[in-house]
Amino acid sequence: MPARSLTSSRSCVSPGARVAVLLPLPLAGAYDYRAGAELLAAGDFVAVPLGGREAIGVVWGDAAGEVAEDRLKTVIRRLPAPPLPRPVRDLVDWVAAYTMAPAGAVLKMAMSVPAALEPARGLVACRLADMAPDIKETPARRRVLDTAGRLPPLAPADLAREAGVGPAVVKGLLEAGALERVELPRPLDFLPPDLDRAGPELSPDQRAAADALVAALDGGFSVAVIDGVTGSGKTEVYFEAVAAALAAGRQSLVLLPEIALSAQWLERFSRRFGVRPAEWHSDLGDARRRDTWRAVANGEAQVVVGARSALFLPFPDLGLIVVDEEHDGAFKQEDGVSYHARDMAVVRARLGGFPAVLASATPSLETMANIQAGRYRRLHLPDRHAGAAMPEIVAIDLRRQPPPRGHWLSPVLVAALEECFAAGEQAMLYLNRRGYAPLTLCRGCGHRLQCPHCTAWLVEHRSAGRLVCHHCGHHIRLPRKCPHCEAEDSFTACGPGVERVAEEAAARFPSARIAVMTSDTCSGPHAAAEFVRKVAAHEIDLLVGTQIVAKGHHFPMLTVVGVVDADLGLEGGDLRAGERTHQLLSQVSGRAGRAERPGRVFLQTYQPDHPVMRALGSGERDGFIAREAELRRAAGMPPYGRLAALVLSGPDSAILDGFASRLSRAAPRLDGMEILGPAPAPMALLRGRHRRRFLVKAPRGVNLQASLHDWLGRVVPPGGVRVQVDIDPYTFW
DNA sequence: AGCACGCCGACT
DNA sequence: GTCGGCGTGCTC
Repeated sequence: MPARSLTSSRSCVSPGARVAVLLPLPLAGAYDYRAGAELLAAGDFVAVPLGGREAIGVVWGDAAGEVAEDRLKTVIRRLPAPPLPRPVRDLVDWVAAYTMAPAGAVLKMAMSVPAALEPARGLVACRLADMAPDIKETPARRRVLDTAGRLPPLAPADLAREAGVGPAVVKGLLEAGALERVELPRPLDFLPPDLDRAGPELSPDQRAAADALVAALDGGFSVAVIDGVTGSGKTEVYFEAVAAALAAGRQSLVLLPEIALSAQWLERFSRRFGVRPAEWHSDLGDARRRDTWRAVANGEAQVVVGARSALFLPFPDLGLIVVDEEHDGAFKQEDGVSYHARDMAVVRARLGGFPAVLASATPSLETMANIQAGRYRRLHLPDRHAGAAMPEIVAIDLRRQPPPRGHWLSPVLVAALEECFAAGEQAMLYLNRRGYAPLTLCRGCGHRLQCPHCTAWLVEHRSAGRLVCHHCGHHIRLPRKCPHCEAEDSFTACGPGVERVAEEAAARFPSARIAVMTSDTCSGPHAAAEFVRKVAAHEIDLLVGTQIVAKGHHFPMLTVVGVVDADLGLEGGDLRAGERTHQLLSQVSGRAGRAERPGRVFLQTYQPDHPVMRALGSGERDGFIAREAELRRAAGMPPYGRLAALVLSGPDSAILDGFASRLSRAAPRLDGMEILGPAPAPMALLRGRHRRRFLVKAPRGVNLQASLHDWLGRVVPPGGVRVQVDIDPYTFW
């Protein structure tokens, strides 16, 4: 192991001197304070006065000294928590500079659990008091005192249970002073992984990749990409790197796109290491979140698996980051600070001086470009593990084999499902549309039910008995009368959602056990795990679902996958539509036939000759990626050029447009920089706010952030107008 | 993010 | 005449 860059040499700030304190608020920068009586060092958590109240921040370093001495307030106290490690502070600064967000807004992500900064409280237990007072003896009290004398200190409820009495007896003895409370240290919540367990047998390809990752742990910062088809055993390969990092005494972080859906991943981890890893995602309860944050900060949690926000956890000694499914769009945060967790994971690794590992069956164009440029090392796993065959992928030309009117499943797909069920196997239908029907219109006048706050149709959710806006949550009951022509009961559902496909399947296969899996029916890790269990136990024959079913579950009896509308993701034709559709459909296809049973995948499409469908059908992924890359290169688009989106929003469209044109006139004229807009953003109205968008395109050499900063600094937005900057935008609404 | 200050409608 | 709505602005 090379010498670690320890955080020990923190420069100290003497009492009375100025310190810069960064607060987890969207302020322009750190504020200056006067150090109190305690010695402070960069990274320390401190309480400081702010306005009339007290705020918690982090000592960021030497004070800039611009604020007049008489305005300085004094640090109230240093909190008894481990300091925020240097690489995390560096990451906060780096992300702030890159995303053009205030550093405090980024720090907020690293301080998401303020309660964790207070000292951990031990468990309360009771034991016999040293000086027993005279109390009234009862048989129940006698039993409790005997038990307390015989056993080590127990929690009040446990003591009552052991003694066979009610909790009130123990409570009474505590109040009487016959028992006293003691604080016991908390038992370790996060057990160390068992490194003595033998890993699984690896194929020669897997072994070579694992060895390369393990060797990289000794070499400081590097990025490796595990490029392997679904089922090639990428997880087992990077588990070897996790094991090696642990053996070297360092922490590991694995990022997954949607941790809540990763019950099977957790199982694999437990099988390999004998314990559960620490988990970090939005569904954690407050207490668990606090304990996990602390366990990461004090090093007790050695492996964390988490969603993108885990990137900002206070690891004191991180030695490895893995980003699994690195191509997944869920890594891009769009609201608030807009960052891409995959890219920031690489930055975190560089700042910490350790390797990053990206894994995918369909690496992003960004990652492929980095491989080609020699920045990332590719580790290839070309074969499915244990000899399982790749599924056969068939495009169903809906122009030639259309479903009957008012139906959505082509006869070809219906026949395949029939065969599948007859053989006692399972199937999955994928459609990335929640609800029953995406559009409801009046047969009389053609009026379409639209959200009053957004540029979006209301989606019928028949199971919930209402129409819902998927952008703002606005919902209504289906109106009896058309609000436009006043015709009664004239509304008709247009197009399919998963509920409607499930209805059709139920009518066609009455004995099949069908389940619908979407974010509506499956919220949180427990519901997801339950779905997975039911499918694995073959309590379900047909799973109908949205994107949620595309994620890395594998079911040995699942042999047919039907993609109801393979063209859906190509609509709109944004920059990444082709790439994204290819990734998603590859991932869905990978659900079919993972054991010894060969799988079949059916893509229902009106464009069987589209490059995406051709690439999926032939399995020629690299050719497809090369072609997409060429298009991007020719257009100067990412990853070969830089892109930023500027979204202006406000409640008044006239004021907004006025500001947009002033901004447009102030636009910088730089070599090679191109500014498109202002145009109505694709969601021209969202949650009651009008939206206009600029797209800024620049060659890779241009300092995009500096130009944007300069530009935005020249025009002051009027009241109510907000400007959001999105560097490297992924979605375009 | 809070919390203050500040300017226009319905109440004692 | 006062209570209070939340719009704008500041916090070292």
